[in-house]
Amino acid sequence: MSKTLPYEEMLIHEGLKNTKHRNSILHEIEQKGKPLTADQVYLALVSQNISINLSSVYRILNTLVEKGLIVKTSMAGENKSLFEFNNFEHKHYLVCMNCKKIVPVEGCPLAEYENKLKEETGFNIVGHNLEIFGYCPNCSKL
Amino acid sequence: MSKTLPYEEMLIHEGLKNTKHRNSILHEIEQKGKPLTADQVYLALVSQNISINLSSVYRILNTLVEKGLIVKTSMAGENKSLFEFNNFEHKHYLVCMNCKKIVPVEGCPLAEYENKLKEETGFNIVGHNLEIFGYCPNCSKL
DNA sequence: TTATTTGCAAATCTTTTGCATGAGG
DNA sequence: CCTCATGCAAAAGATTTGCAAATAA
Repeated sequence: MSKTLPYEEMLIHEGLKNTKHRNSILHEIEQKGKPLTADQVYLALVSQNISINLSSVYRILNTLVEKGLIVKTSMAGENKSLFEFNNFEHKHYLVCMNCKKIVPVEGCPLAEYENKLKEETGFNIVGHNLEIFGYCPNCSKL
Repeated sequence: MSKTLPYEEMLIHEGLKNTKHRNSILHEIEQKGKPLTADQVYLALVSQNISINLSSVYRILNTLVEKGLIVKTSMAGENKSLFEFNNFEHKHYLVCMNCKKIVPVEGCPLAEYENKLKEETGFNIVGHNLEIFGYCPNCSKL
């Protein structure tokens, strides 16, 4: 396989080999546009008739996190990791406590707050995670 | 054991029996004042010569979460749960990316933002998790 | 006494790792 | 070719569960 795959540039730039599996995983994660578990990625590939092993999914996800191409997060109270495409946009998510739906929201209210904290605490603040939860319109009706 | 233990009221109010272990765990979590893993709670009790089983710690923590006496959270990219006392204060944490120190900060900049989101999305917003990370004064020096 | 709680061991779930094979540059 | 990537099976870490024994009310 030495055709130009869609993520070839990104991978080579990070010193990684341009493999079909890495391309599939990057594509899956970018295209879904929200955080996915390793298992969800794995099942998505399998359902596209891509033959891959779950441990390879984990290995690839970890490699891509190390290289900064994707970002690892997790959800309150859940004990599994989530992975999302790193498009360098600053995004947050609304999470439905009932159906677990995840909805991205634009914008972030925290810029000045972080400056304030930096002064107050001496921390060199690099970033934050914000997850807002409640009930989506559908589940609110119950 | 039928003496008045410090958390007797809370427990009985929730329909739970007032056991020594539940008291010890509530005390440990309240007194530490920040999120702890199940294992940290377990080890803290053991080091106080309290004989308890790790699975009991998990069971008790889950029970207390169900009753709302403590709150279950987790930290970005980590795959273990954290538990903190529910004092109904609204608090957030600064987390050092190097030494993993957790520092509570007072105040929250998100009240009006949530109202705005409620209108924009139709979500019935119940709460949020905010975790701010960076490098603490000590680790910044490196 | 009776229902609830706990200890213990085993099961489950998520994630990681060792090693041999296979594919990319 | 030579290195890096992947499959497979087994290991490791976190959490849950079944069941019998202990304890609170």
